[in-house]
Amino acid sequence: MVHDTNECARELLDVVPSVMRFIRTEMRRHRALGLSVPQFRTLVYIERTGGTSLVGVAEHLGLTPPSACKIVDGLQGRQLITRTQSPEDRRMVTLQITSGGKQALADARGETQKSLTSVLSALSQHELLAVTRSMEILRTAFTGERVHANS
Amino acid sequence: MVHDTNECARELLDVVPSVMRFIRTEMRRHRALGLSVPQFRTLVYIERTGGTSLVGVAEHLGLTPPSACKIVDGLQGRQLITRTQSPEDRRMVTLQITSGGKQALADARGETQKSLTSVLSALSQHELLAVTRSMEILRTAFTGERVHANS
DNA sequence: TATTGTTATACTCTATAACTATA
DNA sequence: TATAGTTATAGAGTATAACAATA
Repeated sequence: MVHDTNECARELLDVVPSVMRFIRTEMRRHRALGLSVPQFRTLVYIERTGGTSLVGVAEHLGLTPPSACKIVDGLQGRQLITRTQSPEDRRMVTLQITSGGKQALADARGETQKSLTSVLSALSQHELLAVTRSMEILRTAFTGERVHANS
Repeated sequence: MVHDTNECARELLDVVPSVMRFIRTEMRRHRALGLSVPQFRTLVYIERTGGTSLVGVAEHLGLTPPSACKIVDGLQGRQLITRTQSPEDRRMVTLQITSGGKQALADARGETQKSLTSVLSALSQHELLAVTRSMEILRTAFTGERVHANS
């Protein structure tokens, strides 16, 4: 039914920016070792791959290479990642997370998740499962990725 | 169960930014009469209230007054809203949408919704309903607002 | 020639601080 | 004194265009 697809799109357009704003605000609030949302996502990806390139980051995050370059600049400046020339193809850089980066990631993840968890505690068990399941549906639809089995 | 709340928070933190990036990219892509996401949300709010103040905008969007002021500057510069001094309290401004603003809103809404709809068309009827319902749950949880009966 | 990455430039969003005008 | 709004300033995120180095 076309109607339901449109309604769902309208809801996404209305609600997703609100949740996003909450996430940004929370991340900004705990910014002692704080990460912005793009920095956070970039770091997550670099950690997960264990050694990606700049183009890899750009493609994964849906950014242009210059944008990815600037975010990587910031992370490297704070020594959260290393950026080395690849031995095989000297045009490429290899990006890897440092122990400091892992720590910052754990902190940001923990603090922001705690704030989200507190909001979500108002939901019933049933609602919680519905939202969790919907996130999995949206992940598949918008990124083509399946859930990775970690944590 | 605490576990489910945490898992849900982790999913939100992972998936919401992806969907948000899609929305931003789409809005940017159709930017003939295009609006950024904050401009879009501001315009939606001004339309819905039919005459709000700058502080009203700031509070609704979770922005500081200077941030709201700049976004309003941009909308006014493109003649999508009017900004008049309130007769009752001359410190206040009254923000109202223009016919051009309504048009821009309809265009942005239509184009971006079309792109979202196209992605959502891959979902089953059941999944679609689950996502729609979850958006309503999240709207209530993150904004305290109930669905308004329009459109 | 094509690809990887970078630099230059510009615009939007966002904040804090300091200010004006009005109440 | 308190509130509504603005201006000044600064930093992050994003883009396009142009470039260098390597393949």
